[in-house]
Amino acid sequence: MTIRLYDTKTQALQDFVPLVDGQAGLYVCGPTVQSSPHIGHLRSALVYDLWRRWLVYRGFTVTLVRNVTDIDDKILASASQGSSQALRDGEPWWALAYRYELEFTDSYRRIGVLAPTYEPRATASISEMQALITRLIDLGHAYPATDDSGDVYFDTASWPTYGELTRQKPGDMVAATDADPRGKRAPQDFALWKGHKPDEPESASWRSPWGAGRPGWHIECSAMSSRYLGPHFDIHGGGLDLRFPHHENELAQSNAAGDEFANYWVHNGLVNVNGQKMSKSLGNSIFAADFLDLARPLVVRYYLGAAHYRSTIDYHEGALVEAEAALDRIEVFLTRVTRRLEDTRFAGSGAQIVPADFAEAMDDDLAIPQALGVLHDRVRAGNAALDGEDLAAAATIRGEVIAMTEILGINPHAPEWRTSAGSPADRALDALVERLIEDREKARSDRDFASADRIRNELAEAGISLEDSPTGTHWSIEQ
RNA sequence: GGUGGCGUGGCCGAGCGGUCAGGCACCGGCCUGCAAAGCCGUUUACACGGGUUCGAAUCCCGUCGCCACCUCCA
Repeated sequence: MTIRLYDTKTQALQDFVPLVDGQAGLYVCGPTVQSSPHIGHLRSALVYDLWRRWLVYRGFTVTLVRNVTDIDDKILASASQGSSQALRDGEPWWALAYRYELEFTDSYRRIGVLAPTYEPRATASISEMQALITRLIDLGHAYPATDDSGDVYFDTASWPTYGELTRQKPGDMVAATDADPRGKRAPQDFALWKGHKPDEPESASWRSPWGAGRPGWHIECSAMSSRYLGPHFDIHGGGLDLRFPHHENELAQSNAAGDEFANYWVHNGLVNVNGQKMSKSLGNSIFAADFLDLARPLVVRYYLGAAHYRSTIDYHEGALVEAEAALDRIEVFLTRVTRRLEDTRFAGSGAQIVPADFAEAMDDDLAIPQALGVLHDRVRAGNAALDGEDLAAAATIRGEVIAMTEILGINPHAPEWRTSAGSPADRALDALVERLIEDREKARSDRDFASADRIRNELAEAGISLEDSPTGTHWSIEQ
């Protein structure tokens, strides 16, 4: 049982060999909290949540660090522009960043992404960033800007392997058309430290050996990952769009400073909408809050987690309906089997062990599409066992299905997905519907099918569907 | 110009040389008073053109189309 993962740097599947037996350290680039989370952010967080759950299942003690970039050009820009809402005019950058951070946290929680081991904010590691920059200057890999900006740049020419992560040669790269050469020696040199500008708030400025200023984006992750996971750690993750320049630059600066850095680089695929990347200019971004209005959070989790983590998800209308239908199959089976096994010697949870082929798929670079194939096969077998009254088999399969859904975080009966069940309104509804079901049963036994069907139709119009089964008639609200 | 990825049946989505993916949808059967749910079965595939091989969705070459990144990005 070896877990394999696709390492972006070597462009190959690799056996996961941890630095320390039984432990796995993951650093994942979290969002820049400059606007509300969209479904791409949800997917990214979900992918590493799934990796983590599988590593834990395989016995690893996982340290998952996902940062929050809470100081950045964009955040300052958003804050300085103010907002059309009077209440928020003059909102400081740090309040804006925190407001969005809370939205991210809430969205993650709603789709069942477990809190990381730690979630460091960039602004809390400024001194570590400065220490790293100082090392780079001392080693001749960074230099203060040649103008009086107070910037400090990484000297890409001093680092021969620069570009290795994305296999690009600096000479082949197209220089940004709007690039401001500022005090750089070469266009591809990137800012480690950005000198304070007069129009920026004092609160976004820290003292440094190179003058007041703030950190560049890339240095943040190099500093935070080594602070919490050490200079050499197992896995570095993030969105595919972060490979260049962000991860390339992290790798270069950390290696140049003498840190071994990540052993494996993992990148998740992006979420497109109708074949196009979400972008502000196209106005096609789907925000997490809106998406979660379209379907239950559990369905959103199933949908975003069902595709292989490295593939692009192309969202189109109707996709959530299909996900809901697939998930319902699992949910209906679990409800059905639990009900049937009640008051038998097979009641209770039983052994929760995942089938070997499920584990094999998960070990193989987290092949969730195949793992879901196994899950659905088991559901069918479980339903067949129930049809044949083979309760022993049904109980075994129930344990397997619960084990698989727990690992994927999609067990419909898990406490995190529970809604308002048990409220006074629910009890009242239950009493009324049960009363109507009794009336219908009476009509059916009298062979008064017109009355029976009228009751069923009335309930259907109210959004309540009925299922007749050997264990009686059960009702559920159409989701 | 450079780097990387993709093109599978009505839709989504696995597959990495040989026997089944799976889900959704559709159709037929069983079950049911009729349904629903469930089970069983059927039907549609590998962008195109060559090549390698006993055998190719899978490997090689070429063509076409699509996408991402190349200093804002999950």
